[in-house]
Amino acid sequence: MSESKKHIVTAALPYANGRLHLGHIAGAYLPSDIYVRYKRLKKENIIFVCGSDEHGVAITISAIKEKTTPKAIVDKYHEKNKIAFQKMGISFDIYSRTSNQIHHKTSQEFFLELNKKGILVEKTESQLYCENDKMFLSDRFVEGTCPKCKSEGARGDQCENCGSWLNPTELISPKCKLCSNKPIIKSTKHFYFPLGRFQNELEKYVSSKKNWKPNVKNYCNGWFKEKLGDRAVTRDLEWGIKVPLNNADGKVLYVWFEAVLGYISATKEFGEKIGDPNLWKNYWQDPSTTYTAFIGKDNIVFHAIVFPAMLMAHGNYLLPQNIPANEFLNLEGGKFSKSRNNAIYLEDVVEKYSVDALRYTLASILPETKDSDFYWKDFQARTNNELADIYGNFINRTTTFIQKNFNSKIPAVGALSSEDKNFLKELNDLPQKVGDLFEKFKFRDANNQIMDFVRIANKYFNDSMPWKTLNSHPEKCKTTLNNCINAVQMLAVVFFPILPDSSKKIWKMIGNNSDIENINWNEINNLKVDINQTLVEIQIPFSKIEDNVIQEELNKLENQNNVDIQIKEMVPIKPIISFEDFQKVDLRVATILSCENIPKSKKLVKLEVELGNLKKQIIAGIAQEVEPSSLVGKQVVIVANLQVATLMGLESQGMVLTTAGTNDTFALVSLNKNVPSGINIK
RNA sequence: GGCGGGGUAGCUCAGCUGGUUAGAGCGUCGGAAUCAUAAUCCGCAGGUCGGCGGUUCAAAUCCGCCUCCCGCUACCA
Repeated sequence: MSESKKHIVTAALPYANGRLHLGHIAGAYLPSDIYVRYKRLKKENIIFVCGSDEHGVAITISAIKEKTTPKAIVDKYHEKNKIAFQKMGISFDIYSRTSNQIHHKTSQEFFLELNKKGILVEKTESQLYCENDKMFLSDRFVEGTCPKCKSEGARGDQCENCGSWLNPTELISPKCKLCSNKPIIKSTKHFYFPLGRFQNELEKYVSSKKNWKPNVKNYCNGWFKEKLGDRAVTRDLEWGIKVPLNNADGKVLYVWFEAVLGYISATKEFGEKIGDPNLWKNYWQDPSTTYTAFIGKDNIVFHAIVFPAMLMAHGNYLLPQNIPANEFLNLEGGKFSKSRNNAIYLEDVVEKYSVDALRYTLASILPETKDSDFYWKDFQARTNNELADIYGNFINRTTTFIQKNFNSKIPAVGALSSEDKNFLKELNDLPQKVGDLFEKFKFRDANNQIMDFVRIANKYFNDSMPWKTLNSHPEKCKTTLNNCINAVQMLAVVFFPILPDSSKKIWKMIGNNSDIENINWNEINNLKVDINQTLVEIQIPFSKIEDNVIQEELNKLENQNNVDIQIKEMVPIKPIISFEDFQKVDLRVATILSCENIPKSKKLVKLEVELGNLKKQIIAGIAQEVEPSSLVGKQVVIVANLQVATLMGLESQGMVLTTAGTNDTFALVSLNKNVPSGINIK
């Protein structure tokens, strides 16, 4: 063990403001777990690290919404997710959290080290600050009058009317978007990480990694083309890791900067737990260690560019050797979406189904090369027709045969026919083939490879016809069964990384006293089932899933999508306005005369409406919600005195009132009966 | 519109550093077998590899154009 290869394996830190769903598992966690379990069987020295990412604005916002504190949010989801991971069999050595003291300390030290080296750039900027909300207003949180074209409602970063790029402080009469108060100008100092300085080194680093997945390299090259710029390392926020400098009150480290360091702090914590506080150095700072970072594609920039640059800047750490990033898993043809409740949550599913069945299905559909889909029916088919029928049945027919005909005693091998030899060859080749695929992060292929062997095993059983040879050629029958039970044992081992629970059970069922975890993968070919062993309590390894159970899940998804319309959080009501203010808005009934899609625009349609004897052209962003031709003749409510705007080169002389929702929550504001067009609304 | 990823058998996908009759699993149909969770095994059927053009002795595979789908982004007055 001591001289074996050393690995540190990390899986992306899940953000602690929501529950984990199957998409997360298929992205980073199942692949990393399979890999780690395999490496452990290889008796390689490996630490598997993960934890909750618990800082950032999103958590603060969740806390405000749920009327609680960030700490409460983070505690809740950390606990939930930790348990869900455990139940799913994701075998982290440690599942830490970035709110831990050890992480704060690690991040602060890292920051100070970079600062000491003079790498961080300090910039003082005048920014808008809202005294009411007590926060600096970033670009999107402020609007005002455009200094160039004088149109109102220009955002802090860009004026939508004339398209010019703005600095928030340039706006005439700026307003806080949250409370409408006038912000003051306040200067604030921030630290920046000069990513650009490392671009050359990063490009070399990435291009030197010949075995990275092409999708990962593509992403990086895209970023390199754009030229890397400075990235703010600090923020003016309350919730987070304090900037460890004297005059830095109210400043915290930006999440992107500290979250990735969570891997290192978690390793430290692990070392302390097992009584070896310096253990982390032996991994993170020892060049003989291989560092592998499992992530989903949304995390590629941070792990392939930002984090390596930080580590380069610091100088004392390993860089990721490989970053096996998966694409996304979709659900029933659509996106996994927390906000739309179109999701299958780990904590639910782990209670209801066999974890191994879930792991098996996910392993067969891992989005390794492109997005893939989870379908409930597919889950059922894979569990029933593959896991249960092919694999489960092979185990069952072998073990029950031995139980009935050999009194549960493992029969001995006799003379081998050429069929036996061929079968044993396949059997002995299996671990090498599967291992190679695991090494290359091709978990889906590995899974298929094993299943293919189970088919070979079933065929061997069929062709050997032990139920006939039992009486006619007993020796041959024993040989067949001996080979089959050895195949069962081998399958339990090679399937262990993917199906840990059932492998353990099968291992014991064969009559082994040892633990399957203690098997050395490199020696499994020599590992034959002892003929003195006796089978223990045969049980069916995989049960099937009934149609009605799946139907229930499908119904639930449909209901979720409906319920969702009601439970969606309400947008806060805007500040009170005076009646006069309201009267400024001229609302009118208009009849739609024509409506057509605007070429080359996904969302815009061109409407011609009639207001009494007046006609107006309106450009509206509703193309994705309604069929344009279906609107002709309908009466709608419009804002008639809105400033004219130009969209896609077309003049829009008003605005059609609709709900702000999409899909099911989209609706036009209409009238309960026809009235003369042009009539005003009070 | 910009960027990225896709469009291969009914379904899910592999193949795509160009080279024998384009593969696998599931599903369908037919058959064999009956030890086994009515499980298994064999076989048939099923594809103009999104479209057009080009390079080549040879293209699903390389190049160009087009088209459709998905994600991010912009236009949502």
